[in-house]
Amino acid sequence: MTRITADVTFLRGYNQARVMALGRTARTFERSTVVEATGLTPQAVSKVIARLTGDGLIRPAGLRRTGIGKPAVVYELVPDSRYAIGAHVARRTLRLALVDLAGAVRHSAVRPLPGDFTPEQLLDALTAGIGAITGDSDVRGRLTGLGIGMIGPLDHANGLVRDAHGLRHWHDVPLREIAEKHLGLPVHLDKDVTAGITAEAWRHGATFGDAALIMIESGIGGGFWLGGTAHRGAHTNAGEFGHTVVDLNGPRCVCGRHGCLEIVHHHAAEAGDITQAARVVAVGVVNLLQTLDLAHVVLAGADLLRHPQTYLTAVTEAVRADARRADWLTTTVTVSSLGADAIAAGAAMQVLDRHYGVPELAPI
Amino acid sequence: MTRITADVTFLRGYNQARVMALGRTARTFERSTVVEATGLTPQAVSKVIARLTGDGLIRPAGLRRTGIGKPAVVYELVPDSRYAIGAHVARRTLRLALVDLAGAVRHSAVRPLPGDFTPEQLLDALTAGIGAITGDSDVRGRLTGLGIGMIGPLDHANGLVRDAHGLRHWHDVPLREIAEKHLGLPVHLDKDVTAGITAEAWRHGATFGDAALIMIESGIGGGFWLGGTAHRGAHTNAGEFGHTVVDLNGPRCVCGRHGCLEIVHHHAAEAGDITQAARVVAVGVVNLLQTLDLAHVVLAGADLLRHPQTYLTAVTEAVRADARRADWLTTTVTVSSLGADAIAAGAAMQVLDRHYGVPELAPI
DNA sequence: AAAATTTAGCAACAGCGTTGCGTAATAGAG
DNA sequence: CTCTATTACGCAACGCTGTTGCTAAATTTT
Repeated sequence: MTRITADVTFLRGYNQARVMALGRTARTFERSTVVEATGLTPQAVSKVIARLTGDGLIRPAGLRRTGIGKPAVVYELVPDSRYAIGAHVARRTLRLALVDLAGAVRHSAVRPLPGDFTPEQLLDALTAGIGAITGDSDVRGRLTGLGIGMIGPLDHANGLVRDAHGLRHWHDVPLREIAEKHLGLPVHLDKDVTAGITAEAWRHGATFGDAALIMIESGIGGGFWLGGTAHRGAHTNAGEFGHTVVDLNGPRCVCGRHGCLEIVHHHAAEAGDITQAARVVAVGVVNLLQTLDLAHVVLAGADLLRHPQTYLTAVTEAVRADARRADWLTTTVTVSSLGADAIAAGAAMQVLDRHYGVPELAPI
Repeated sequence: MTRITADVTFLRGYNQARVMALGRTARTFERSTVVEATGLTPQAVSKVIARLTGDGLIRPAGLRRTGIGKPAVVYELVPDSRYAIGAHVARRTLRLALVDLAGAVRHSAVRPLPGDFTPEQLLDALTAGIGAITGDSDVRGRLTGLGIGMIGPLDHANGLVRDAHGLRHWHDVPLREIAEKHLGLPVHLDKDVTAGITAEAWRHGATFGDAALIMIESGIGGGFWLGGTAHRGAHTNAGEFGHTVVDLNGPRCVCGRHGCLEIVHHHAAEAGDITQAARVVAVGVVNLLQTLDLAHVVLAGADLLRHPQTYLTAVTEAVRADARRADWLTTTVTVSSLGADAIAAGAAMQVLDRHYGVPELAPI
């Protein structure tokens, strides 16, 4: 937990982050754009821009002539100035993504993981994968770190894997620490779903409101973006959305309760009725909307990507019909724009966000 | 929305808020306490304390002799230095609470509201109630404003009541604006459940993690405290927790869906089976824990207060048994310490929090 | 009475955004 | 071509924040 005290360095980081977010989402911007977006004075924006230009994070990209008067300097992010690597650790595969400062996935690759793999086997796969994906030695020097998106439960704050579901060798493994030692890179560990929603939020910038990413794979999870930041929960284990009961008299779930969203969905999918499975997910999504009032719902995950349109239709329809919401209560429903790379890319963006996003402040 | 730019005034407000939070929760504190809690230098804390003392918000309250060395000055909040009034607008009653800067409820009173009351009738009741509760003219000059906690849907950001459930005369009523004009006080409008959870968080200060307040009255709602602030959602309408489906094949709810928590609970309660009703709520609470990973669950509401122990037992038991959580995943379950005043008191605290809490920053 | 220890504050400083004002660059009018 | 209006931009001084270096005050111990 990088807690900083509230001194002037916070102001610097905060305002720089706002400009960076603008550059990420708008591709080009000028001083006046930033002034309007931030409420800072033009002079203050000049200083921020000078600092970022000095660091090589942004650069001038021409002039804009509006008519009368001196032309404005147009700036743009320098995508190649910084990189991060994201890793999506699933039960049988390791997916890696090389993401640049602009949030673009420059390379991605999947490699198999041994059945019931050990921490050591994962580290070896990471080393090999990172070596392959950063063939260009120029990238190496600009790497800000590695983000790992993984199934839980895990302790994000301390970089500890508590009890990864269905993996025997993963109990209280200090993955962040051993990976940092093994790879020589700063490592950021988070739940897969939280990484996924970060990717969506990062690409949308300030216009992105409260949102959830619903991940449909062997299990069903939910990642949340609330109040301008990822919601991880009191013990950084939010997201077990699949284990919410939607059918009090339903079948028994592995978690011990009856009628969990996940088991009900699984039964429908097993029976081949994808439409019904999608409807079950849709019920869960509307439950979330009622509870949390979200602006965006993003669908992702391997099982979803097999029938994206079926799920999209079912959820969209349910949101429209069941939520009985007025026209001012709008919620967009989309399939993750990053496809199978969503988790890995989001994990990488979390690393970049640690450096170039809003600095963390201690709570109250 | 009081958005401030990130300049040095933010730092001042932020660090002052941290000291105020400390004074609220610890009752007495000294410079060294603040230094430890905030990470600021002793000299910076001296300046903050000097400012707050100058404003009359805190005052010296003796010395503490530890042994050798100069004794430390002990400070305390001045509870009487500021007040706020909170109003809980329910379907048939208006409950008012006078809350001091320390978060204590100094007076509270209930008065009936006419059936299907109009905005004008509410304003009249507010005027009369505020007059009665602030009999001491000394309080008047120290009033920071009025907070209104009310059923939704409503637009917190713009102070608009959209469509209060079951109230005919409440469609797109700009309540904040007309109340400010009518009462001559700053007014803060929020959903009842959000006000309620604010009360709990305010009294606990920085040690309070992510939490939910479950309000069981004619309907069932949920207020959320996530990441150190109230979660209101994209359209400030989070909290319709009662309208989450827990029984896919359950009875039809007024909202149009089947098997909502609220209707299932209602049926059980109607049948006189409070234990079963409490169990239904418990299922919903565990759903929330799975999804959001909360540190605290607070139970409140008129119907709950008729059988507090039954509900508390059922929810505590379900949290312990059903969530299948490791020992590091602890969640406390309590009944709101403010009883029937919870919503009104929380609405008042929201007003105080606007002045003496953490200043709002624009998102990213 | 002298020394040790802890607390508190004064003064100078660095760094943030702000304010005041001067300078550069362009289009259009005369 | 020249002048003017207009727009963009930066230098310099400033106010305010927390920080640093050092001094003074108050108490207990020796």
